[in-house]
Amino acid sequence: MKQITKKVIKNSLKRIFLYRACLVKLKLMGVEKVFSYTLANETGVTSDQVRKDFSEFNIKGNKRGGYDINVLLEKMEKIFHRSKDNNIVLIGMGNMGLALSKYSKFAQRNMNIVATFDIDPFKQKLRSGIPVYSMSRLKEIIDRFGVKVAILAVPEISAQEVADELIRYGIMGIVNFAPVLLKVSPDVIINNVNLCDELESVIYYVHKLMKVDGLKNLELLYRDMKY
Amino acid sequence: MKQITKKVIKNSLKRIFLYRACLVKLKLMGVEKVFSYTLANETGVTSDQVRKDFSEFNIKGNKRGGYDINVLLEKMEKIFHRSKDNNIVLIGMGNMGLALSKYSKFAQRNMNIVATFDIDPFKQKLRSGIPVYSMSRLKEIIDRFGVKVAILAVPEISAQEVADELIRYGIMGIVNFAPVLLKVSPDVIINNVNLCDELESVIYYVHKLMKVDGLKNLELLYRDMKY
DNA sequence: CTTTTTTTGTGATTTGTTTCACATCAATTC
DNA sequence: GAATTGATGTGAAACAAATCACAAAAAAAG
Repeated sequence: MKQITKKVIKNSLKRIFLYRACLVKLKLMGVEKVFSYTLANETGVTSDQVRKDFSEFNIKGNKRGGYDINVLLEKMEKIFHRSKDNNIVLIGMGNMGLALSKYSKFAQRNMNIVATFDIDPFKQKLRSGIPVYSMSRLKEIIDRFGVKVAILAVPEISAQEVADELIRYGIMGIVNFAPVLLKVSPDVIINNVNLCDELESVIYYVHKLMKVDGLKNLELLYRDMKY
Repeated sequence: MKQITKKVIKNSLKRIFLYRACLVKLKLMGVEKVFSYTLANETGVTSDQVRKDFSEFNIKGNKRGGYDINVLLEKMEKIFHRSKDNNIVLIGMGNMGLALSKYSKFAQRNMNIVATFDIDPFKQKLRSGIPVYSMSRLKEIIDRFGVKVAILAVPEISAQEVADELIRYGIMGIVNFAPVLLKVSPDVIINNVNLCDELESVIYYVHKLMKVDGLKNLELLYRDMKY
């Protein structure tokens, strides 16, 4: 329990999400097959990159024929274990927690928040479709629903403590919205979402852009950024 | 306007955020100076990495003496243009928008949401401290407050349209919470925050962890991930 | 049925990032 | 004040990721 909490998403996995978003859109538009360069144009990566990423995840297309969108999406379902539902718990029903509990996109992707938790008994009365429990029932619910992944939206002061508790009860992955570096054993997956950092980095690059005289060094600036 | 919307945060910049978070914590604890390995231990990177990152941003320490926390934090303030306040607008007062408008950490870091906007006149009555305007007043407010950065929390169906409008009125950077790939000219900074993807990637790695027999290939798995 | 075209899939190459290793400097010890 | 110690800072080496370039396959054309 001595170390770190870094490591998040591999770039290629991030891009797979990107491709999938495109594929879903294209499918809705009635398209049935894509070529690597279709996805490339749509997502702003190169077509080589698309194929390399696919090859990494063992996704095969048809020589000359491109990729069948349905087959691709199915493959990706498999990659993301979409077959079975994933039960999630959400801890902390402050502003952010409440918004997350109402976020319908999770359920659309078979990620179900089965219960939310808060220490504040007032919050426990809040209605959002999903039950709000007291922290004392955490273990019971985690066991009952076989929950492995949690969303942590508690104040930073209690984040570490709650994380420890979650992990003790069998949680293996946490999306952490508290701006703290959780210290956990390396066999627990932590994905930090730091809203301030996200906003701040945009400000950083905007300021940088404004300083670049007449867009001349724009290319140079862009080389500084990553997907 | 033909292109993409990728590129976000450089890894070294992300780590600078990390270091800063640590420094703030250490300062609160009364610590006055740090060594590269202090930060390294605390953040889970190597001390070489810390020094390389600092060197990239032209941050110098004292041979043998380490780094003075106050000086470091000041340097970082400069990097992030913390001297002046940054005015932000927030578009879309749904669940997520509302939560973001109440998120006090932005203001603590001198990022002020000066106004929020929504098409729904009912939302415009919602009180959250920050005024909620109709979209028709967007240009006026952006001009008045010299806003350069926006948070986009509208439904995905209208995200592109609103983004275009924002950019037309002079917005240069957007934190986009809608799960769409915005198509913008390359001199606009877009930082996508996709909540589903964040959750889903954790599920992905947790499943992967569970398949790894007896933690034997854990090291292998970890090599797959990134800071 | 042969040739051409088009697109995939993947080694080879290039580019970028992290780690290593050590020269350099400043504080401390003797 | 010389010698030792403990840190930084940075080129060099190792590693990782992205791009290039082309062989292979399949469809289409002749």
